Amino acid sequence: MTETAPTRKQNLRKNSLERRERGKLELRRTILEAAVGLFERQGGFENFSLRQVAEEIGYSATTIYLHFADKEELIFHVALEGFKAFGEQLEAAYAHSDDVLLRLRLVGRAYLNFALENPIHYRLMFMQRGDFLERKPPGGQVSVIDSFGILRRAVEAAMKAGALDPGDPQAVAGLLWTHVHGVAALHIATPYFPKEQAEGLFEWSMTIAARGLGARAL
Amino acid sequence: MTETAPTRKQNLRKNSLERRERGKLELRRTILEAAVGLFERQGGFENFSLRQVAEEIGYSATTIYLHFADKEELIFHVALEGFKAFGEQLEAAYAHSDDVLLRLRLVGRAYLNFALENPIHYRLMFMQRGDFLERKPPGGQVSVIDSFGILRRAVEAAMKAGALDPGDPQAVAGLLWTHVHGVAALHIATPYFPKEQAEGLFEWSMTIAARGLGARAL
DNA sequence: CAATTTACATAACGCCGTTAAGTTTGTCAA
DNA sequence: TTGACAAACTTAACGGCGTTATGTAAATTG
Repeated sequence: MTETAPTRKQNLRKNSLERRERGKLELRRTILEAAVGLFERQGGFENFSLRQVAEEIGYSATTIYLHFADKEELIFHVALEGFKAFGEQLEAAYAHSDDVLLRLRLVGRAYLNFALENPIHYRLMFMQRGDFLERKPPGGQVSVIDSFGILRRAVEAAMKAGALDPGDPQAVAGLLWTHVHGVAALHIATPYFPKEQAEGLFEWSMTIAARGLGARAL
Repeated sequence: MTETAPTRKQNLRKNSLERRERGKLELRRTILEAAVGLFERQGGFENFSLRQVAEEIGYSATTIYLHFADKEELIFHVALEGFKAFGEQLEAAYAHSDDVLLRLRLVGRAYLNFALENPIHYRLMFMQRGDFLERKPPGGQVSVIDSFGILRRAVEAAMKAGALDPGDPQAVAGLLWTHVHGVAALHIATPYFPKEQAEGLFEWSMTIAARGLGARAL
């Protein structure tokens, strides 16, 4: 087993493989972006077709199958990108303050903001395809459980600091989840809760929950 | 213009028309029920087809178009039946007690129960096709606004009786709606809130909201 | 340069919603 | 009773869909 510098041929082969891999990933990206574009243009994924995606990006429909097993998997990966961005925004909110109560409020705001700014993704992730929540993402990517974990940790920390009455952090996090989801989901699904009203209801809900959970102020 | 008893002929004609009208309504019923059956069997209306409905009831697919303008209208009428049952159950809960606070709680329970017992309808009505909420039902049927009105009236009465802090009943009703919808929607869309847990969270939410809204007890 | 693999496209299958064009069956005036 | 007419229904067809099998031209490899 001799340790020698790679020959020109070996380098060429390696770089060639890399280049082709890059091209492959690029097309995958292109497909995903075209799909998201279609989702947004038609306000949902119900009436979008692989053939439309293919037409838009200038490939035949069957080429998509070289990058995604089927339509379902393409949609799933759109949702996955949503979960990733969602988790990152919650994390950022969590890291933004050391005040345990303010942090909790910021995480809640980040949650609502994601829903307000990405209604198509939110709908897909939490209203239409909740089964995606439990579907194992490929290659150890983050799943939504981690996102819920952020909220739970924020609750836990607030309890430990005495800013919230002691209790089951998981349960309290669940309660808060239903509150903010209620506002977000009705905002997205119905015409009765436009942005400003949804934001107002969210603040109100947080205040009420804070009182009910023993917070001095939230 | 003489007033005479209807001739045999006239009676026959009238009854014949009635009979055929009855047959028409019966087939319409049959179609609707077959559609609901398919919804329930496949857990949603996303993958159901008119041709499946037709096959199930023993008619050709095109016959459905004699009773519904298109697939959309058939689905809409399934939702309409949901809205009707929903409104009736809220009304019944409202009428069940004279205690303004208990009544509020009962209306909330009725709302949650409808969602727990009719997840497919609830999903259709409040999670997927919120646009149906504003679509005028044919022939002066009830719309969901009336259902929201029940909740608002319950809040109003509780305020007038001094059982809740004074405020905008519409806004408070909206707040309560987001709370119960949050629980119901997450129960239906995700695997994380099974029945018992959803019910527990609902009670908890109500208690917290009551405290936050100035109720003595709820 | 020949063999092989990669990256695509074409054709086809069965299903879909929907419309157009029949066909049967019942009604009704004469 | 008959013949026109309308109602209730079916069959055929169109274009679009997801998906698979098959072909093909180009890139890669030995």
